[in-house]
Amino acid sequence: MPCADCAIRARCCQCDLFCTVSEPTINERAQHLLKALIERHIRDGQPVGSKTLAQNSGLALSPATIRNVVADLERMGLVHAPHTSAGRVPTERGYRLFIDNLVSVRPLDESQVQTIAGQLDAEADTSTLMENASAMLSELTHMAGVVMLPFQKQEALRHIEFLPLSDNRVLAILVINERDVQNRVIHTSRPYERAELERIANYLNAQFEGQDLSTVRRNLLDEMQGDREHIDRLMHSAIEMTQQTFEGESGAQDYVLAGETNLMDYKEMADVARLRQLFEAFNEKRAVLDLFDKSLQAQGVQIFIGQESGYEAFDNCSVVTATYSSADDEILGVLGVIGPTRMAYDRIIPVVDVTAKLLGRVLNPRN
Amino acid sequence: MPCADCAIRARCCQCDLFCTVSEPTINERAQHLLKALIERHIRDGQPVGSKTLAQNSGLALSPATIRNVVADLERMGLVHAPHTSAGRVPTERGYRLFIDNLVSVRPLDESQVQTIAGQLDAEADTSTLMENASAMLSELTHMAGVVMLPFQKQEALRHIEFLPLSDNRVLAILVINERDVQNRVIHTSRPYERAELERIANYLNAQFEGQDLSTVRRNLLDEMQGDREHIDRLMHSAIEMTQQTFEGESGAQDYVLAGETNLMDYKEMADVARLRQLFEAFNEKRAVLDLFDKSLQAQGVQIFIGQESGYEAFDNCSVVTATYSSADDEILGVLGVIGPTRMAYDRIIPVVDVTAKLLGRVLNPRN
DNA sequence: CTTAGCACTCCGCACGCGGGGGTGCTAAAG
DNA sequence: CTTTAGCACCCCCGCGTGCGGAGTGCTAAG
Repeated sequence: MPCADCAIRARCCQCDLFCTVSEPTINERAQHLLKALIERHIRDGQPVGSKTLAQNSGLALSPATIRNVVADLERMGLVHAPHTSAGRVPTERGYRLFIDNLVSVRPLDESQVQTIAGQLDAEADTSTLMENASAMLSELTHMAGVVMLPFQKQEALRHIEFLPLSDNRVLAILVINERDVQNRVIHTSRPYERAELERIANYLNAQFEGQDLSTVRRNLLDEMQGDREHIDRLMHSAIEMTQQTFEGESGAQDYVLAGETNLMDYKEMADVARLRQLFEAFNEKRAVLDLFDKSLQAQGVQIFIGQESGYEAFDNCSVVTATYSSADDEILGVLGVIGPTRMAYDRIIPVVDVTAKLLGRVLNPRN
Repeated sequence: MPCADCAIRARCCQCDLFCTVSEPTINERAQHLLKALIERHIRDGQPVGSKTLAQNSGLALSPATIRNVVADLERMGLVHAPHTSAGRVPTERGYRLFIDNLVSVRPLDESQVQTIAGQLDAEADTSTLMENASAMLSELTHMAGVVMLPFQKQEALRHIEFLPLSDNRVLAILVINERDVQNRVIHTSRPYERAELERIANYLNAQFEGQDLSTVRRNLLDEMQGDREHIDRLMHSAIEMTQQTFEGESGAQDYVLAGETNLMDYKEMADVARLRQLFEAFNEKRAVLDLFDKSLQAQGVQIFIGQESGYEAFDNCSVVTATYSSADDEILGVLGVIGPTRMAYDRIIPVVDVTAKLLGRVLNPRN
């Protein structure tokens, strides 16, 4: 149930009312107690007992009453007792309910926002900007910060250039979107002279400058398919070049990770085998990329709790993401943090949210 | 005492004799026992007692005798008892002596060498080659593999090109050494037209192609200093470009790390706080770069044991490095592995050594 | 429906104990 | 003088035991 104001998929700070939609069987009191329990557990990390809850919840109830209610919550799978006669700990379902309906997000005050904004230097080039944002996220949250590089929905060819190397190899340099430069070595069927390569490049530049990369590719292929016999040597070479240059292109997404080592500080991450799994996932990148890709589907803040991510490496972890967008609301990319499921969501959510918004703003004048 | 044959700073496989130079007070028998003790400890990781040693050393001695000898070794600081009445564990000094004089390096057999060679694809570009080598090192040793990027002693300018961007920014593209392409955005004092930039590039290319980068820079500065008033607009612009382009260049060394997570498998690394320190050192890069830089001073295999590295993060770790060189014995760079001090040096040393040699060979035809 | 009371359960910790591996010393043998 | 057997001793480690604390579920009364 996203808040209409801020698009955060959680109870928002302004409309501090209990939402009673998602689990019809849970009454207000039970929700309040669940909220108190989870908040308490997030604070000190220990199972929460009925007595603590009685003192802490603000409701004037005896421990015995609370025990009854909490027993109900356990039956619903929202909390769980590590052993008989211990307090209760939230389950993933509990956290889910908490985040969707209960959490009171604490907005950052203006000075904090200014601090974040100050760190995001509009003058810096894109990649350092990403690194700064990532480092900042990890700094502010004491967890791991991730910024996915903005994927260029349309990559406009700005300029192309070929340089001959030795042994039938040609260096292709592509300038894309005024900003990114890519280069790769391509292997050709025969040696090319510099002059010839220049002619090819001139042709391509004249023909395709400003066009979308995929369009360029398609057009070239079309021409080749179209009237095969009319292809002159130049065109043939151009096609050979372009094809090879664009090969294996498209969707080489990547992200910037910072502060992974912060995660080693949490006692719920003390298991070295788990840690290894997690860090290997960071290296392989697949899991993170997949999750962040999913987050691209919807605008705003999204949260994956524990096994919801579908990756074993992220058990006991939560991933909080937010998309960042251009001024005209086109999604440019995603950023977020990864940390133990037991994290201070009320603080983390706005940090991620605000950072995303500010990054979008800084990035905006560019594309 | 490097072996004359293979330049490995350790006892070599061919000349399997005990070296008696470095610590004059240690007789052959004691050295043999120290060797047996360390080998045993490397195998099973536990303190080695006199009885085990008696059965295992090959010498026909009673435990009591061995106790006397080992007590001497302890007095010399070569071994250490974790507590009274436990077996002995090698100290760093012990490992040092072991590596310098005692270890019998087991050469890789031909098929293993072939396997390594097969992984190093001469066709691949430099950076993937580095990554492959690093991954292979970590694979073969189950530790962390590091390859320091070959630093170009002389970077020959192959081609330079400028492209105008918006807002007084110019994209400079440098092709260096037939292979590496660098690009950076530079901020200029005024907007430039494409034609103008082309003229500047043409001038620079004509003037300086094939020359060393630092030479280019120096020459340009000289010209500017020389007859300041004769500088035409073109030259001035060229200088502005070059200066900015080369700024912050030089010595931005970096390395490729792989398999760090392997280190989490060792029980001597079980302390999470230590792990964190280590991984932070990997992120900051300073420590590794410094050590590898030191290794550049001498050809061949070098080993830093525990605190010898001078970095707290590497306590309980050893770093085994080897330089790789071109055919004319010019050192191109360093690679190596990082793992717990208790590692199987007899296997690790040749793996690092051979990988370095093969990498040098593959890299050679390039520069 | 709420609450007090009660019996019960389980964890965590301290304590004690025994066994095993290993040492250092001493004295005897080579 | 070196080597070796014997012996007393030491310390870690694992295990069982007992106890206090925290918290629960149930029951019966308000």
